[in-house]
Amino acid sequence: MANTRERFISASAELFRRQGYVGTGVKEIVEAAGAPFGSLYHFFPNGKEELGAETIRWSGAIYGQLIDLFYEPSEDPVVATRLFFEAAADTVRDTDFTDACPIATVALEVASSSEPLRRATAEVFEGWLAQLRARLREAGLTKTQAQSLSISLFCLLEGAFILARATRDDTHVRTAGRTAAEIVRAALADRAAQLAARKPRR
Amino acid sequence: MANTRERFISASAELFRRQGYVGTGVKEIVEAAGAPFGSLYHFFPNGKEELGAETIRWSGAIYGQLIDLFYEPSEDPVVATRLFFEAAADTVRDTDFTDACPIATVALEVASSSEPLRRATAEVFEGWLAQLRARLREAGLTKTQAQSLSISLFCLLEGAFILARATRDDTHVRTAGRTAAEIVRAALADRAAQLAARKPRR
DNA sequence: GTCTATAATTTGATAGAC
DNA sequence: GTCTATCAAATTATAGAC
Repeated sequence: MANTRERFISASAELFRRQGYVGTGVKEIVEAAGAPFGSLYHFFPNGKEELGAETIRWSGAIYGQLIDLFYEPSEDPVVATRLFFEAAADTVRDTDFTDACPIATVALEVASSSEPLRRATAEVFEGWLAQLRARLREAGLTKTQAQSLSISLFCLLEGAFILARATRDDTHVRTAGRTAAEIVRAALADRAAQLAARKPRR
Repeated sequence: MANTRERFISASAELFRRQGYVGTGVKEIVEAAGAPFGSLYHFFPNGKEELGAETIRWSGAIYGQLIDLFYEPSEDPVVATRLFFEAAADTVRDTDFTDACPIATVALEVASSSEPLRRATAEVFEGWLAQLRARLREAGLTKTQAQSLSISLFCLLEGAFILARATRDDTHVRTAGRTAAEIVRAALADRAAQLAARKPRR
């Protein structure tokens, strides 16, 4: 059993993913964590906002591990992309459309209302993009390609999560996944063509 | 000056887009609408949730008009896509990253907590997709292509909105827009190749 | 239909005993 | 560090005069 502080964070993470930051009460978090009320303010003197910022970063790190798991260096990025989106679609479906992106809801909620929380979500997103970018570079893409492609993959996934949760239809994530895999394939093909043109076969 | 009922809806629409449904108080809406408190419950007997559902559908219709405006039948879908994303990026930038999708925040917030509101967001999203699909069909794409492409364009835009608001960087929307225009172009090219193969030049 | 006052509940946060 | 009681404010909603 994890310590109290960690239980606060993982409990909030689950609640935030499902119902957002604003929609989750402090009492609800305390109850889910199985902790006494006052102890929340012992571990997080600045209250809900401090807990929120830590939860965002923690959730971001967990999800980031997932990215590394699928996009491992030896894996073909096209295959990794296809598998990642399929796994995401399965999770969304199997959790009754509750478990999609752990921080997207919070990110939109706080974007114009809390600078510390907005910054936390921005850092998490930028971290994910950096991971993806690095892996795409390793697969041979140019800096420009990897930059653009990582952003597009992120957008396809996040957008698909919104659509899937709203419509309760996981196939949207699979559809976005096919497009995602296709644009990765196209980028690799473009790069290969570039290289072939510069170093023509003798 | 619009009537009171309409002012309630347009006031909530603006607030919901900025800070979501949960983050917007009834008092805040009443004040923004410049109406007496009790009149909200006169026009919307079921209170905040009823107002929320109507606001979602109203915002959806407004944004749907924007889709029709850019993707008009005579316009090349590649150009329309590029212009749509650029305009969205400009708006996001010019409004200090507050005005992106009018219902995405609400959609994520209510997806697992209010069936009436979730259904409203789903209907809006499906309406947008239907509009897009129809225009893509008119441009010559197959049913399958139009279905897949409309979803991917939606996802790219919604995902880009999340990223742009979180990082306060509108260039993400422009990057996603370039990818969006490219996948439209690729789909049209694929379709042209299909047709050429079936009806070879003599 | 307009408007004010207020009810009933929930919110985030604190005090202070142990 | 744990736990309970409680606060002040904000929340949605209602009552009822005009």
